[in-house]
Amino acid sequence: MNGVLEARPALGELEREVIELFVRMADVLSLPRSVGEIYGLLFIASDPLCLDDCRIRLNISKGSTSQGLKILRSFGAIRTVYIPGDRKDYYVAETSLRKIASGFAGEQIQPHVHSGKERIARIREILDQYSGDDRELLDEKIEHLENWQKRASKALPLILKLIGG
Amino acid sequence: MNGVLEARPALGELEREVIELFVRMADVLSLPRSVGEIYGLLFIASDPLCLDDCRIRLNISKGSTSQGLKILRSFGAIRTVYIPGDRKDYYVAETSLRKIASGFAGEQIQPHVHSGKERIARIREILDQYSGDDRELLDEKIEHLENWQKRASKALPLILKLIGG
DNA sequence: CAGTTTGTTCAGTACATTTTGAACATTATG
DNA sequence: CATAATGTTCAAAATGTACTGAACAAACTG
Repeated sequence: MNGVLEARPALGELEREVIELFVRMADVLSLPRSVGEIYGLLFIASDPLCLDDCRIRLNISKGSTSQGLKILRSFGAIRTVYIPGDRKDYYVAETSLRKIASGFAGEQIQPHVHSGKERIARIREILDQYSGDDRELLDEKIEHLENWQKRASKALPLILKLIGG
Repeated sequence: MNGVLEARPALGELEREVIELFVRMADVLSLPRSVGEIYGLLFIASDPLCLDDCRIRLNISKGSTSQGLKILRSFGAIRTVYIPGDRKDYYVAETSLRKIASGFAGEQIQPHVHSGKERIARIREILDQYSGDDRELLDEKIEHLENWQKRASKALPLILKLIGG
């Protein structure tokens, strides 16, 4: 424990607003609230913070903090920094939108796109060994799906270029 | 009630797969599962379906069905069709990706972008009446946020163009 | 106009996800 | 080696969201 009483001061108004901004973003991206809180705190922090810094200032549990940092690391939204003479891990927010977006896309979006692709292929197979009055109509519909799938696949990298600069 | 025993046959393999595809999509888009089910059913159906058709074939409640159809209408993912001599509402899936995507963007994304914009403006105000050692550093960070915000705002319409054709 | 059909709303419940906190593993320190 | 520091994991609890089903409203029907 830290000897000094207020080594980790409570959050100020500015910090609270910034954190809330990222909490909302996390919500949109279907990430846990705590992930948004932690990223927000690191984003606005002047110095690298360790797990306990985050936990205490955000008033969340050790487990959530550990999990949240893991998720943020998983798509490169934060970086660890080495602090000489300290064996804790310290973190800073990655601020390159390109890096974060492409990490997020690769980790959280691509898998969905991929499994969607597989499912459509499966649907195509089912349809191919089917015959009935509506066969032609169904063929058109599945073709339509395949078309959407292709457009989505092509759009994703372009979107990343667009956002990432 | 329908006099015929099997006027609404159970879902076939093809239908189930297509519905599951849209259930996964709904999940990615943070929409209720039932919304995905209903859209999937309408997408693959050969004819317009009414509320009870959906409810019975998907085995979900009247309330969910009503809510789901409302949501799908709200961003133009389905259209109502008039069937002479029947006072029920019938629905078909809208299949223009452009229409669906822009409806979804306007209804479910824009509000978030907008409130994010407001929050960043608020943060800017807070910062402007603040002075401290780290003022300059904070200024840079908030500028960074404003930059992200602008890029997201500009990207959204371009993405729609990109996807919609 | 009483009864039926159709669709909406909403309080309560069911369900899924996140958070907690304690137990555990690992590495450092004296 | 015993103790402390650091971080992870996971079962249980808390939380938030979607679903159900019944009550209701509105519009049609005979």
